[in-house]
Amino acid sequence: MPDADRPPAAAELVQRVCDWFPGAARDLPWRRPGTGAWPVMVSEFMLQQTPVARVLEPWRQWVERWPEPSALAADPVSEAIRAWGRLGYPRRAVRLHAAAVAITEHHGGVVPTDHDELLALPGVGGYTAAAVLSFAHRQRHVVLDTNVRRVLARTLDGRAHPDRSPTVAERRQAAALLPDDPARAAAWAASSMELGALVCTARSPACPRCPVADLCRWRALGHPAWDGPPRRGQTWQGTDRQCRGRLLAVLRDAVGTVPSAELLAAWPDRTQASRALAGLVADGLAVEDDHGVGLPGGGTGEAP
DNA sequence: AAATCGTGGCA
DNA sequence: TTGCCAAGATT
Repeated sequence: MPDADRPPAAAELVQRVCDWFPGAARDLPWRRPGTGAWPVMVSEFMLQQTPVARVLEPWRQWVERWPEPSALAADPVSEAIRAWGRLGYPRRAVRLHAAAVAITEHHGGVVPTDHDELLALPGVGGYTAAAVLSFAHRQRHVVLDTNVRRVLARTLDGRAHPDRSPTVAERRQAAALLPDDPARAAAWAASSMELGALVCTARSPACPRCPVADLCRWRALGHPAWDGPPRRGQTWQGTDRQCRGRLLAVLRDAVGTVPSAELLAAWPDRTQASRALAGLVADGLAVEDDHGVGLPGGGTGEAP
């Protein structure tokens, strides 16, 4: 078997990436020593499909206002939705609020340190549960986000991109790389993510700056182009998603309730707007009564 | 299990 | 300019 076809030594890969981290990592506020599990959890919710640069300010305001789960749980969901601002995917705000309520009511106000308990919370999937425990408690978990998946796809598999969603084989591969020592496993999680975010990026990888360039199978093969199924494009113009965003922006900026007709007028296609509104209501992002539409649990615009 | 769900920046 | 992409979760 030619060298280029042989996987690099796992230990060497982990070692080099972990050594690279201290001198290259960004100084992100949720990485500061002593950051609690709750602020870390808030950052992970916000970072789901959202770039770091756009999360920084909302995160700062969020954790200052709600320094612990019980504080958020004590406020209506409408406040969480407003504080979410324009981060996108506002259902995350609803789920984070619901998670805060669950933590307050069922976990004594403390973010669970058990993987399965964390996983049971609204909006917490495999990645987020592992990330919170790894970053906040230095527990040993496979943290498999889009960055890590890309790093492994390239270095080990010689492919430009990972598949759409993590496969069993992929998880197994990642688990095999995980150091036995929890602190070291946590360091690998943070380091491999950072490498994917700063160097081994999706569009313009900076191989000359990569600490494992000489171990990378993708590079050894000459950076073969992606030959898998076409990457799903996210259409936008005229979609229900765009419509939902428009309607929610109106509700977010409104003081109380907005008359239904006025809200629907914010979108050219009335039929589509009605469908989008129904979706917002179903997702707990809006409530409609005789007076109009508003954010849920807002306590405003109620009948006397 | 494929589809859905926001928003903005950048190559 | 526009398509692609970003620390995913849910149904």
